Amino acid sequence: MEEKKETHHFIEQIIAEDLKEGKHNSIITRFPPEPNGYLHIGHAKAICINFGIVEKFGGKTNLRFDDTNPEKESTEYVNAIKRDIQWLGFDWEDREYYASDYFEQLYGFAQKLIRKGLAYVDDSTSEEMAEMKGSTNQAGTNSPYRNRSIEENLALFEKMKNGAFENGSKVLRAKIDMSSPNLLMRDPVIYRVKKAHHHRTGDAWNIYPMYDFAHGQSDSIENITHSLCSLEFENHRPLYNWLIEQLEIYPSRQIEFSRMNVTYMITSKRRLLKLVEEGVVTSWDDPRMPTLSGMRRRGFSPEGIKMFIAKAGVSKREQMMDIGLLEECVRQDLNKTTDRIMAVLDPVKVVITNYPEDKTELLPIENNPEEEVRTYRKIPFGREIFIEKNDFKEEAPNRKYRRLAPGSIVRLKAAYIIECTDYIKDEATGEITEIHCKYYENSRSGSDTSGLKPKGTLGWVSAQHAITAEARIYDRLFTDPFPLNHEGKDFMDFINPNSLKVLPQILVEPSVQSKTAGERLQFMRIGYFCVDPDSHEDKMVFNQTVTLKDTWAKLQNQQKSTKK
RNA sequence: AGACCUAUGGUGUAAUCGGUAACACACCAGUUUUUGGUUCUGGCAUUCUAGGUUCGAGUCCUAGUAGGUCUACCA
Repeated sequence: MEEKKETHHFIEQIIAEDLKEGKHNSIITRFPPEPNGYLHIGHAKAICINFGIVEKFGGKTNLRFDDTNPEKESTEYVNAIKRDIQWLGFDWEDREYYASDYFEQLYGFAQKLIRKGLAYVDDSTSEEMAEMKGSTNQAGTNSPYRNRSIEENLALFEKMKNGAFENGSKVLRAKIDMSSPNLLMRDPVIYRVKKAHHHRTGDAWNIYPMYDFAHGQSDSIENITHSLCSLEFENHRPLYNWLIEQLEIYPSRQIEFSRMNVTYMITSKRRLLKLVEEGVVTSWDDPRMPTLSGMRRRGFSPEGIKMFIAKAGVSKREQMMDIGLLEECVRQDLNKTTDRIMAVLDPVKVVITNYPEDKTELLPIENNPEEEVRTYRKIPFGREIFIEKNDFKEEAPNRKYRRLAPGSIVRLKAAYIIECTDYIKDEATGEITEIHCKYYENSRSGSDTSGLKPKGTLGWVSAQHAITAEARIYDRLFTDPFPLNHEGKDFMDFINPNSLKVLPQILVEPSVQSKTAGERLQFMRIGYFCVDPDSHEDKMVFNQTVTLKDTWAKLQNQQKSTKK
């Protein structure tokens, strides 16, 4: 057996080392979303890293909702987040935790800090505090309230808790160092008065801990061995460690990795919200959104998304991934897993003049040529069929052309070879309205004795049997790969006006009638599609997930651009 | 300007005591194919710069340069 060379990314190397040295017997990681929005591709990376590492090394991953800001958080988001993680295929078993479960303990931690003389109640306004903070190259100044006695601090803090003070009137601050070069160490606020209804604790609390006094402490309470987060928290690490040390609690270790950025995508909650609110997209699960719910509705598979994230890797460099790789990963998965079906997006009628008028055949066709053991279904064929308009030209454009033209022959997939004998053109519009062909009766797929060798194969549907459906063709939401990187311009200036094209009247083979919302298919020679939940009995709706690669179209475009 | 972090093809990631720069995507040229899909083959890099140590440097040392993050009672 040849040994597979397995490389570990830098976090896995740290963990492997810790395990080897016996620093930990097993590891615990956590995914800590704030329930104030929907999960997107960037969260998917964090989920894959935290759960993936445990799959590799053994251990556990906790799901913990970081719900310390009641004004923005809700149970609705909690449920959406849980659904998305499950959809990706990860299981936190019974370890569903909430920072709000620890409010009592956190309060005790704060009292401990006060008793150690390491925290104080500050009456300054936020403006005053900002002023006293100093700046990157100027030390801050101590608050006039910095030297309150431990007893006074304890009493005031309790009063804050009991609701004696109004929002914004007092905060609890850690007493660290107002001249630290790290601004986060300049006596950070760790508790604020906030009289708000919490989605889990209701009105029990009038004060809530800040991120820095909740996140690390929750990690510690849960015995998280490795707390993996994104690069933006690097500057928080000294504070994370300081608090753990002063509180004398379990020393979780924070390790940062870079966030996932993808070309033509944005992931900031604020900006995504703007897209929804201004009606650029229909909803958070609009198939053009980078949210997991959007990608799911688009037809992206969890396997495809996970493959993409695995290929992106883990490092500390700012990563800007090509959206083309995401699409390619989805194609790779869908190529193996989806059934091929016949569909015509832009139909033109073909009459097979030498085929009997009242005849209908049921022809066998493979479901997926990638299957190890092939399975087949039957599709109806008749004298009148539809093909793509684009598959017929009045004159073959060049020698490489393989489709239908007067006098040329093509194979109809799983059916017969046909030859174009004539066509009808609307002289007013220049549009081809009907094509006449003859078929070779002895050329039927599987029993072809004609000896003919057509260069191309076309998709088709039977005019008599096809179902009319709607297709939604999606393109990238932005016209620029980096909509955020243009000085003086807003990302809204780069919205792609053609990101959605609705085709209300496509034709599909009758077998798709049985497909239900969420099912993925390949429209042969066109792309991957997914049944949208908007589908109903009278009309099915298909979302285009991604097109098939189209080297012919690429060649055509190249020729066009070189001619210019 | 201060602190912290990062620097390897167009993009992303490897190269584990210093020993032929590897893989994927993209791109280019072919191959196969009853999907112009899939498959398969080949092509594609002075490792940010300048010095230094060494038989040998992507890796070690020194000095630069470029980029990212940080001055919310958000997370």
